[in-house]
Amino acid sequence: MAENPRLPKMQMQQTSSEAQVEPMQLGKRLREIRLSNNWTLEEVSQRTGLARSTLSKIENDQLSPTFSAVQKLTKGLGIDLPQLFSKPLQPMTMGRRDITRNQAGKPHPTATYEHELLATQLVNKKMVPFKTIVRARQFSDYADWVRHAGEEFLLVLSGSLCFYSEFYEPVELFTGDSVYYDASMGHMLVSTSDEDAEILWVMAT
Amino acid sequence: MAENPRLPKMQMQQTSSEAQVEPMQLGKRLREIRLSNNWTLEEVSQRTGLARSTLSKIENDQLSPTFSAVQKLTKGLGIDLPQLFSKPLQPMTMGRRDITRNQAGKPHPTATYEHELLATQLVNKKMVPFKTIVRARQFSDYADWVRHAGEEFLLVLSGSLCFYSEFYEPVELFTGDSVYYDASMGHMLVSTSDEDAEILWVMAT
DNA sequence: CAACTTTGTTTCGTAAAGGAAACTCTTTTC
DNA sequence: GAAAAGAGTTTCCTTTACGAAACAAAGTTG
Repeated sequence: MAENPRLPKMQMQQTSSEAQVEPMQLGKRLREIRLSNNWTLEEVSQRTGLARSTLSKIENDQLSPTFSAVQKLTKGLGIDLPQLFSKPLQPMTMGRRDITRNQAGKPHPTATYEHELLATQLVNKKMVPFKTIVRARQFSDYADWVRHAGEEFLLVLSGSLCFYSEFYEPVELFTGDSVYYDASMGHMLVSTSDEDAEILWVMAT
Repeated sequence: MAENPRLPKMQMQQTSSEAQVEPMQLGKRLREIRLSNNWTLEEVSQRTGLARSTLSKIENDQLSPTFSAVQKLTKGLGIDLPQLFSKPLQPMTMGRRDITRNQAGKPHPTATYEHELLATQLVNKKMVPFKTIVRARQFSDYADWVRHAGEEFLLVLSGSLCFYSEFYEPVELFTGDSVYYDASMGHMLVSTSDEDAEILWVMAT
């Protein structure tokens, strides 16, 4: 039986999360991508509009392509720039899973919020979920707006609260209500129910 | 009073996830970055090792830099590649917000799930949140594993359910429990309580 | 086996990148 | 107000990218 020509490209190579450009990686990386797709230089040439010879030289580091050539590469191969320079670091995150039982999260209290971090076994997640009890009772409990990169979603699990934000009128939210907002906009929460409100919060950067 | 030579660099550079390269943006983008930092061509020249003249030509689109020149740019200016090419195309997402009242989401029923999509006013979100009532009652209600790119987080709001996944033993989850998992791994849910279980689901790609 | 195709590499000419130094134009300095 | 310094642009020249075409090495076909 012949070997399957289209093998999965499981490259367990670890790279740092921000993936700074390594000087001489490009040729090797391009060849990897080409071979893992079972493409010939000619095929890549047609896809990208670059000459076979040029591609060969790039792969062998005999030439530093111009920016427009790099553009043709990314466009023709259907990949984006970061992919060209850093390897896929997905395999480590493949198929992972983390269950957090009720009340079994990792406590993280602050002056105004009582957070319970969820799924803390996993690192490098796209989202950070946590349950929070809102201890704050008035606007003045905060020194300043809370502002940070990314987007946030929150759902009121119990009680009610007031959602203050920098660019909107305050809004009262009740159990079952939810908000999605840009976290770089100043925001803060204040419980309005007898019991401190509890919410589910998910952050993505 | 002399003007402060070091103005705040609010360049709101959003690195979109796909960030396709626009052909002629690079020069403009580079000038934006340089001016927002109050750098002269000479300063950038020293930082990057590229000649003043070369930088001038790049900014005026009289020259398409080689890849090695681009590397010197990103390294010298302390920015990463996506920042150089994707212009700030996201100011529209700045400070936005969407409130979804209880039960007021957008219904989206399927054979096995009854979804209620949240925050549907916003597009191009990092996360997609929705509440779901799990109608499925047995494993065989599904034709095949559900698999898609990205990561998912779910919290059981009411009832209980069984979380089946491709690489793990089935796990029963009760109200308040949560799971975070790689969505490319096959997964499916089955209600186990008398009432169909309700969950909060958040997806990120 | 020879003829042919398909692969990647190398050669060579041309067009373009990129540095040194000239040139403008504006802003300081005395 | 002239001289000097600092900004960006343009010119000139060397190096380099890159395509056409030749080459070499491998597998196909008859």
